[in-house]
Amino acid sequence: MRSNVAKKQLESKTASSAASRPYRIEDQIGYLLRRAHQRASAIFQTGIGDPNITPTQYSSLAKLDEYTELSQNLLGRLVGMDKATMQGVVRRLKERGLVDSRPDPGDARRTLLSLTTEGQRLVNKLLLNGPAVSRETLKPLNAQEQKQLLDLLSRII
Amino acid sequence: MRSNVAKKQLESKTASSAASRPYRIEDQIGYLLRRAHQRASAIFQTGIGDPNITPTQYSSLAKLDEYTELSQNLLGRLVGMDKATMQGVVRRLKERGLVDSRPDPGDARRTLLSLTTEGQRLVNKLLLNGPAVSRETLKPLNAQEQKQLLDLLSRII
DNA sequence: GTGTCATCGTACGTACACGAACGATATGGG
DNA sequence: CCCATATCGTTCGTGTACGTACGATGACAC
Repeated sequence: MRSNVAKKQLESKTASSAASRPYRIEDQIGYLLRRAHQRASAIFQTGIGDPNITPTQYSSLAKLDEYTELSQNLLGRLVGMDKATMQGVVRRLKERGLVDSRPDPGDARRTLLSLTTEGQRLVNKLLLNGPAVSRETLKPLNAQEQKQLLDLLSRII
Repeated sequence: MRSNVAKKQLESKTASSAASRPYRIEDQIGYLLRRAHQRASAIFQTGIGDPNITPTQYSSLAKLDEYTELSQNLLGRLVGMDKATMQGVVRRLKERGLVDSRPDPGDARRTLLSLTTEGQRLVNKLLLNGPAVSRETLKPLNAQEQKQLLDLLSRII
């Protein structure tokens, strides 16, 4: 184990000479993002109105509601998932009868995805709960702080 | 598919009457947290100095460096992972010879975890890179905005 | 001391997340 | 026309993340 003296030396070497707070995991941006994301997911799960729908499934369904028909890769780009992840999400949505697919007539590499009637019905319902989920997640902050957080987050993406 | 007219009606029903921006997935806190966390993880992976160490493994090792010896459950609470997740993280760290365990002499339910010599050597190295990873993640923001983001995030956890 | 309840670690199932490799298809240059 | 290159979707492997259930152990009331 490293002694406290050695730790202090390490800190003075690595911390910025200005602010010079010790390096603590709990204050790091990556750690805070992970924890905040965990909490947001938990609130989503209890508040979206269907315990079997995950955040990524929800955003995929919402995008298909917005665009009617999309290739799997393009959908993935729109919701920020790589194609391997997208593959699993789409497979589960198809297995549950929420999403349908057909070959793209103009490009044999592509699969076009769309909502089924049941998928459409479900999205309509979930979208009603979406705002409340976001509101609950941001509850600890006042209106101005909420706006600021959204702005800052979008700028580090 | 729902018509645009129907969508407009839904929006006016669900959006707050004050700000009344349309509900867009890309503006929701949960979505932004997921994307920001993805980017932070990618920066971590390229910058921490060992491509086989993940953010959660890193924070576990750092906590063990700080506390010398911890039970698995307590470590999990300190780094924000439930016991099932912690179990997998610890198993992988033990398989790689970075962490050692022994039964708690005072409580037969507990397993005490500690860093091996190799684990200690690795943490010392990784901790040198930690600040640069955080700096790179926050690079798009100025100093005041960085502080504000960390504050806002910690308040919604 | 005994029974009740909580805690600890493990195991199983499901779902994101992504790198890497693969085959099929499309595109553009020569 | 043909070849190099790119894109698309799939598959495999690894690693979070968490709910649930389980058995072992501990703590506490009685």
